[in-house]
Formats: sequence, C-alpha cells, structure tokens
Amino acid sequence: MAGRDPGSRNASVKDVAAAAGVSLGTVSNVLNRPDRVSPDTRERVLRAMAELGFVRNESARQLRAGSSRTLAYVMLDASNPFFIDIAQGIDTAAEAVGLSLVLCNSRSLAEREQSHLALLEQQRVQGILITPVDPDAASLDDVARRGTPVVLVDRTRADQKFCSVAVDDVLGGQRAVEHLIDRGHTRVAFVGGPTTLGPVRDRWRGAQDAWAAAGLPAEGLVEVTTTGLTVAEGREAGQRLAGMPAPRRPTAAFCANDLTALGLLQQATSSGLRVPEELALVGYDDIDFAGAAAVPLTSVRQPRQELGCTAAELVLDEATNPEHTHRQVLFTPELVARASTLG
Amino acid sequence: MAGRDPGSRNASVKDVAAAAGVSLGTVSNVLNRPDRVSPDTRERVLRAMAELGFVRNESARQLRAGSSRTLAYVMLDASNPFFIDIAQGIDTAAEAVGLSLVLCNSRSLAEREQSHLALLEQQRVQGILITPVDPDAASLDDVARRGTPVVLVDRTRADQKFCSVAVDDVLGGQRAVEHLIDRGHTRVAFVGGPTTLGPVRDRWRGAQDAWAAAGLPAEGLVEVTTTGLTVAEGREAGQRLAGMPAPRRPTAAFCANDLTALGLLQQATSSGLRVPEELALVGYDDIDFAGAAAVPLTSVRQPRQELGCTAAELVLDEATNPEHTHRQVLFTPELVARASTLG
DNA sequence: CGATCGGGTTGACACGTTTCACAACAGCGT
DNA sequence: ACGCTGTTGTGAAACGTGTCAACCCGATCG
Repeated sequence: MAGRDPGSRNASVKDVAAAAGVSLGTVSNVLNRPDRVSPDTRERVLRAMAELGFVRNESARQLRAGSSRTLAYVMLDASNPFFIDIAQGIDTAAEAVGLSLVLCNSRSLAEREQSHLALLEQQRVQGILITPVDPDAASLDDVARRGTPVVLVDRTRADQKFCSVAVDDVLGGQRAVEHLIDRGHTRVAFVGGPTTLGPVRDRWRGAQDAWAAAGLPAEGLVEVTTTGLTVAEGREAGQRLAGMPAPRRPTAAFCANDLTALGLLQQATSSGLRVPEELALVGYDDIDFAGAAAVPLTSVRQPRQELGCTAAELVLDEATNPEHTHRQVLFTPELVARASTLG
Repeated sequence: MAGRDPGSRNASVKDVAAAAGVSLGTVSNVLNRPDRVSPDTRERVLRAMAELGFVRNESARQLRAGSSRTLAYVMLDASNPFFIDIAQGIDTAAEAVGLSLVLCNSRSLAEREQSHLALLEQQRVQGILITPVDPDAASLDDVARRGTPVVLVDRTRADQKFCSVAVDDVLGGQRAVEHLIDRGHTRVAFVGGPTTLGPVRDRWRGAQDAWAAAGLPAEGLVEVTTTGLTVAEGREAGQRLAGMPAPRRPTAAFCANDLTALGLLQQATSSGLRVPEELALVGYDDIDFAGAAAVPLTSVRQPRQELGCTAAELVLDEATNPEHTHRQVLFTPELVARASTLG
C-alpha cells in the first residue's frame, strides 16, 4: 500500500539511453552540455527521462567529480537565533554560487561536534564553517590537514592557522558600557559566563576598558558570572540582582548575550523592578527577539548575515584558489539603543 | 600557504592496502567486519590508515550501497523556533538509529522548496520530512511516486496519500478560547492569517466551536486577519486593537502563533495597554520565548520534539518496512496558563 | 596419512556518472 | 574527386567502495 511506482524504481542513464536509443555519453551530454546535442535527439532523451522518472544519482556524480557541491555549517546551538541568522547568511552566499548547505548542531558538545566533523569529511564537503566548542581543539587541525578547508565563525584563534570571521567583542563591550556611562550609571553589572568562552572574555574586557577610560572606580563594575548564556541563566542572575539591597544594587546590567538579557528582563519585571527606571539593560547580538521584547532591548548588533556570508566566501576561496592565504576578518559591532536603557 | 599536507591528499583503500601490504578486500573488512580479520593485520591496516590520513569516501559507499545514511527535513521557516525544536526532535531520533540529518529551509517559498526536494532526491536520502508550503502540491506526489518516502510534519492532507504528524489544531483553538471564557472574557479577538494556512483555519474553527458551545453571541468573537504569522504582523494587529475605543475593544486576544502574540504583546505594552488587566493574551506553540517574555505568555503547547521524533519513525518505517501503511498521527495540545491571562 | 574444516585473505566485479579520444558524416571549397 | 572543418554521437575508462565466491594453509578428525 505504499503506493510507489513498482517498475520504474531508480532508472539510470543506461536505462534512459536504451529507451531513447542513444548511447550513455549522449544522455550525459544532454544533462551537462545540452548544446552539444541536436535538438531532436535531446528531445527524445528528455522524454525518455520523464517517462522513466529518472533522477540523477548525486553519489555517482560526486564520486566521479571527487568532491561534493555542498558547504557545511556546524553550529554551536541551534536554539539561539543568533546562529540561525548566521546560517541564513551562509545559505544565501552558498546559493549564489550553486552550492547547497548542510546544517549540523553540536549543542555545545565536543563529542557531537567531533562526529559531525567526521561525517562531513567523509562526505567530501567543499568546506566546513564552524563555531567550535573549543577553537583550539586539535581535531580542527586534523580536518584541515587532511585537506578540507575550515573557517572559524564568531571565534578566533591566537595562531592564525585558520580563516576566521568574527566581530570585535572588546569594542562591543566597550560601546555597551560607554552607553550606560553616558546614561549616568555608576553601578553596573556585567552578566555572563563561563569566562572560558572567548567572546564573553572579550566583552568583559571591553566593559572594563570603557569603565577605566571613564575614570570610574573599579568597584562600581561588578561581574555576575553565569555558567552559560541561556534564558534560564539570565533569570537566575536576575534573582541574584533583585535580591540585593537597593542602595548597593547596580542600576544597570550589561549581558553578554540577548538570551541572558531576556531572562534577566523577565525576572526583573516579575520581581517588580521597573526597566529601565530601576534597572537598565543592555544585551548583545541584537537577535530579532531583542527588539520584540515587551521592553525593547538595547543591544549590541553583530552583522549576523554578513558574518555568515563572508565566512562562506572565505571557505570557498580556500577551496578553489590555490594561492589562498588565511585571513582573519573582524567586523565592527554597533550599539542599538532602545527602551531598555532609554528612560 | 594553505598548510595542508601536500602528499597525502585523499588516500583511498587502495593506498592503504598497498601501505599495509594487504589486499583491498582486507582493508574493507577492517572497516566493516573487524572480527573477520586477525588482530595483527588489523593493527597494521589501522596504522597505515592513520599514517595516510585515510578518510572513507561516503559517495563511493553510497553509490555501492544504493542509498544514503541520511534523513532530511525541509522546514518552512528556520527563524521560527517552533520548527527548530521539531528539527531537534528529528535529530535525536535519527541519531538513535545512526542516521544523520540534513536541514533545509524553504523560507515559505515554493520555488526553494522545489529545488531542495530535487537535490534531496538526487542525494538518495532515506526519507524526507517536510512542512510544505502547500501540502497539496503535486511535486510532493512526484517525489513519493519515484520512491522516496515523504512524511508531512505539522500539516495534513485530505487524501491520505502520505504519513503525517500533526497536532489537533481545532482542539487547541478550543482550549485557548475556553480558557479565556473561563476567565470571564466576552469580547475576544482571534489574530492570525492567512486563512489559506491549514493550522490557522483549524485554530479559528476551534475558537468558534468553543465560543458557540458556551452560548456566547457570535459578534463577541472577532477575527483580526494578518498576512502572516510573524512578530511584525503581531505588532501591526496590536496597533489595530489599541486603536479601538475601549468599550468596543476586545479584552483578550488569541493569537494563532507565539511570534504574533509576542509582537502583539510588545505593541500593547508600548501603547500603554496593561497585560493581562486590559488585554489578556494567548499564544500558540509555546516556544521557549513565550515563557521567557516579560509577561510570560499563556500558550497552547504542541509536543514539538515528539512531533519530530514520531515523524522520523514514520519515515523510517516507510523506508524499511515493506508492508508499511500510511498513518496520520494526531497529537493532543495542552494549554499552559501563565501571567498573560492570569490577573 | 588423506579428507575435511574453517579462519584469513584475495581479486574481480558492480554501483552510476562524467570525460575524452575518436568515429561517422555532412557540407564546403579547391 | 579530395581534403578540410565542424557537428553529433559513440564507447571505454575511471572514480572508491562493498561483496562474494574462491583460495590458501594449517589444524583436526577418522
């Protein structure tokens, strides 16, 4: 009862050739160089293909060609819209050059990341874009050494052994805190973690830089460390903040991430803290949900689509250009001020 | 300067065999039936593979095997977390049986959907899960007829030519409106569209059913039609509602979708309407951001992960079980009451 | 001591496509 | 009539893997 056509299962060029009364080569030419074949035979072949329900076998094609027509993006966390937007950017860039994109999700698990990488390597993808669990992991070097181009996305490495695309997180942290200082805040919390994450570290450093540059006393900027950048962690941090006595409580928080900021916003609201009057809030990434929050969130925008797009271009260059040299592209973030900091 | 190992590019079983001093078949056996080969030769072969940086060629493998080890999910809109969660569910199910998942995003464009389907067919994927732009499109039948199992996700079709997995949207709409009636509302807006979308139609019907069952006058339930289920559409609908004179304005809104509800919530808040006091709000899907909103959103939960998981099982059965028969699985939604309706 | 057995290994073949050198043939000018 | 050019079509070879019948050889059994 499955209802598939019983006879015509998986016709091959050979079958098409037989049906059309031509040779294999001719069928192949119809597929790949239609101009090389006379109109009427082409017509005959096309009709045969339609009748037989012929579908090109991509595996055979790839085997012959030696490499596939796909790029891959291994993302860190598909439930964070930030990475989805990056994927979107990659997709459009890939589409423009006729490649397709396969998406993998490591869920921040090194083990999953590893197995995805292995699979992609076996698939002979043209290139791998990845936001790795650990940019310094040796497995990345292994993949690259064996010949698959690898580009780091939203991460960098001290040794410049890979192309990478990232945003200046130090500058972003600076901008965020400068904005809060401009708005008159003198007690500010930085919420984020773990500090092993490169971007968190950099944003924190930027925050400190801005603080110092303004000549404010160091104890006014407090670090509230979380174990991850999720909504739940933000809520939890919010509880800690709301629990502090008002005179000591920071009047503003800069979150390493919009998810965290949204969680914090929720907890603050439900604890009766008014945003931005009693607690101003700055997020990071400017995901769509940041602007869509009940109190629209001030955030540091990263050019997400462009990030993905550029990464795709880099990996493609590495795959096709023999005199490719590794490049580290650094974009500039931009503060988007909204109601969560504007009284 | 690309830094790849110059010599060892793409070693094949043949190279490994030569290096280890054995035949091709033996190498293949090491890979596929390690027990069939003596420990010391196995050791020798493995060492040779490591030295040469051998990576199995999946294309060749698939060509030989006749089908790939992957499932595919063509999603309607990757920027809606609802579909990401479904993908998550599929992924875990696929992983459990050793298959990998490739994700495609049609962005609600029939043309993109079509080209993804063509590509997947060429890839000989084991099965295709899809939330189609139009469940009745003939292209779906074509794919199925040519032998690739297709399962509809969060959509159904009148003729039961496909397996499908969905949630009872009529019931969901009913539950949502019953909840609002319980809370004492007598003027309620249904916000959503376009009505060509099956789920929107069903939820609206469920809403009407509940309304009629409660014996309320039909004019108390108004339909606010949008052209899509996005945050922006929600905002726009919010503006329309906020513009109405208070005595005529609905005291509650049931949105066909959480994104729409979040947009509506934002617009209402910024227009000075208090939620839930002046406007109660019910969403649909219960995406994580619904619970994370500043005013946590009451929503109709769909078992998203389970949806994906079951769809994967169905497509797998269709792919492997010769006496497969099509099934339409219908899950039951569940109302999750939160602050947006609880004064 | 010969027959039998079975673990370990071999080598040829098939999968479906693309490519490429070459053949067939018509039209053309000399 | 001949060679030349250009257009169509041909058939074999190759890509890397998995499979399978056959083979080798030492050990066991009768």
